[in-house]
Amino acid sequence: MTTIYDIAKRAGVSPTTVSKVLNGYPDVSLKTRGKVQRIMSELGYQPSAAARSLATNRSMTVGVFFQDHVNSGLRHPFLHDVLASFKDVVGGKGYDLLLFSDAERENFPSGFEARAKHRDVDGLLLVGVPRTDPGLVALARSRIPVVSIDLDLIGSRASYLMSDNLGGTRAAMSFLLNNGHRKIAFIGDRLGTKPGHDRMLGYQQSLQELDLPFRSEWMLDGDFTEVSGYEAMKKLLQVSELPTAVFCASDMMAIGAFRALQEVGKKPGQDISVMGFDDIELARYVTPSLTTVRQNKEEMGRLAAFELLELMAREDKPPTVITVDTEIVVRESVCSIS
Amino acid sequence: MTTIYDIAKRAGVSPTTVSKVLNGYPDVSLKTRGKVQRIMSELGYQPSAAARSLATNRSMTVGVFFQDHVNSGLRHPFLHDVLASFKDVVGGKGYDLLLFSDAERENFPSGFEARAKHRDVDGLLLVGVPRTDPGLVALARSRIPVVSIDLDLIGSRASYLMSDNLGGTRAAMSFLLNNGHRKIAFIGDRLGTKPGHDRMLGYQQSLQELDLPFRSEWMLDGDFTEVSGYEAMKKLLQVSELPTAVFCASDMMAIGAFRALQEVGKKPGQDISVMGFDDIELARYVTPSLTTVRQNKEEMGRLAAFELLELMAREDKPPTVITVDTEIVVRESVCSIS
DNA sequence: TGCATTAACGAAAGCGGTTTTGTAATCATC
DNA sequence: GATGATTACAAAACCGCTTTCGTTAATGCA
Repeated sequence: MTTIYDIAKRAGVSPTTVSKVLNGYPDVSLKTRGKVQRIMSELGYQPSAAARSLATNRSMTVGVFFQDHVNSGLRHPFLHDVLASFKDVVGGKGYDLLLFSDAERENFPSGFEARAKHRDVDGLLLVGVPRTDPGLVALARSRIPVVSIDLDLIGSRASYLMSDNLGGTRAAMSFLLNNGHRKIAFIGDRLGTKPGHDRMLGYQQSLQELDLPFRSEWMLDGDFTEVSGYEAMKKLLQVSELPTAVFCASDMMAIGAFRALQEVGKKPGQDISVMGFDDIELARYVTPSLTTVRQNKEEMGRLAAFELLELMAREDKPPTVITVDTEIVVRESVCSIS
Repeated sequence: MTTIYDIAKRAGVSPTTVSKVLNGYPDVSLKTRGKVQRIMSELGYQPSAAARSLATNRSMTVGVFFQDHVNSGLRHPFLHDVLASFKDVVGGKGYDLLLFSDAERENFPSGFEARAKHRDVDGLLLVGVPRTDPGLVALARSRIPVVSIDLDLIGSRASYLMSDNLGGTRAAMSFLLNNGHRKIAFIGDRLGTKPGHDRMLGYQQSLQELDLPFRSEWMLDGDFTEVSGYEAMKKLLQVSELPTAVFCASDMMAIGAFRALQEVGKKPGQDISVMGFDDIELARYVTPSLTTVRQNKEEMGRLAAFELLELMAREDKPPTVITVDTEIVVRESVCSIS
């Protein structure tokens, strides 16, 4: 490895000076600076990030805890997209991402805070992390800048971001009503996620405000996956009076509901309307294509990145909760009824 | 930050000893070891990865260059899955992943090798990297262990891994023949990727060996995306004699082909059979569901991980090319004809 | 009892940078 | 031309951990 000392010797200056050109300090003459830079590129010099971290206590990396696998329904296709746009923004500022593995090894640091400190990350992004994780409280108290997505973690330097689940759901309910639907069932979330909770709230509020009938058999729940949507719909089909539309808290559950309907010879989008939430890639491709509430994934990633950059930049940046607008995407799975 | 010195002072031993218990050296008495460990956990001590990297020249991270966006057709849904299973395996060995951002900033190291050295990664995974990247040659020559996926990069310590594209394609062709298809068109890859090339090879070889008719108008190409498949199929529909089946080098192109067919009132899977490659999640959900050649994503990730772990462990591990078996998934988009 | 081993621990020199402080030389100012 | 301010550079301590090489004390053996 070629070090700062090698450069210094070749250039006939001190390591200090080399370091200074590396960091753009002003007190280096133009001539010296040029010479040093030339030698650096001649030797293909690369500063060691580890050494720099050690000295500065900054690593230019942001750590990411990304729980996939779990609940592959909501998570999988969706969160990767927000991560991608997040990466683009922070990457533009020179940060690389450290993707923490979720394999817990004995004798290895465990818990968000410990692992973040271990790796000296400058900030943290939490994505797909369950609300129940015991490490969250410690993290909220810590001085580590963190932004979480779809998880209502607020702390001394912890902001969070999620779609306007309440508003999106209410818009969806109005949309259904405008299409003549008054008997609307709901397939929600038994996992206790914050987005799931808000969507349920939106459903209930809408029922009240729009003066729609409430029936407890019309409230089912699942875990965001296709099969849970399938099963919920199965159960729904048993009740004495059927709704004309069902609103699902995730697209995957809506797709599962499709299947349950088709199995009993009913056509989704004609016999019973189905609406989803998320607008995953699949939504356009299923038959009938899925009318749904779109979460703006790219925007979420971008905003999360900006927020985290600010938290990292200013010690006193107050934590925020950020809400991202949703949008109704009209396709074929909701029909108008008289 | 609490350091090894703080622990040492509290325990009444030298920093050396603390370091030794940290690393499991044998020359520490049971009593001392226990005491030190207790104090560590009392103080919530976390060793600094940066300091350790600096001292040992190992970082316990593997770097990942992941080009998404580009060619979102093949890439997107597919490669994330292999990355996930890769992460699980290396994570189990204590490695975290460093996801390099592809935003090139001026004044920042560029090129695979430079960035890898900058971050002191112990190994590298290349995924979705175009064959034409100028940094590849340097990387192949370097001493950095690297495994690439779907990219035929071989070097002093560089192995690569890809599906059995040739075999998979040939199996697909036989499958089509067994279903009575002799007039088979091909939508391939104009990008020059290695998998694309092998699939085309498989097509041509099969034509010869199975004694099937070759027509140059039956060879189209695209870039793995849906729209390119759509356009290729459009073009194909113009030719004087239509094939009875078309084999596409990616599922997304097959889905694009569906659309082109439907636009002219033809039913994919009935009027013209369509077969894809990859078995992305979508394949099961489109109508008709897509008969395709499955790439075993989880297996690819796992094998890539094992290979990289070996390359990192042994200086003299010879580079290998690994081939992962494919499998035909029969669904509805191919029909039997007389 | 004397000697060679072995077990347990510590001193100190790195690893490759950054940063504070200092100093010599140049410059502007009156 | 003496004084103070600037400019350009360097010495050296430090960041937190590893590792080599000693050293001392305890142990084994004859």
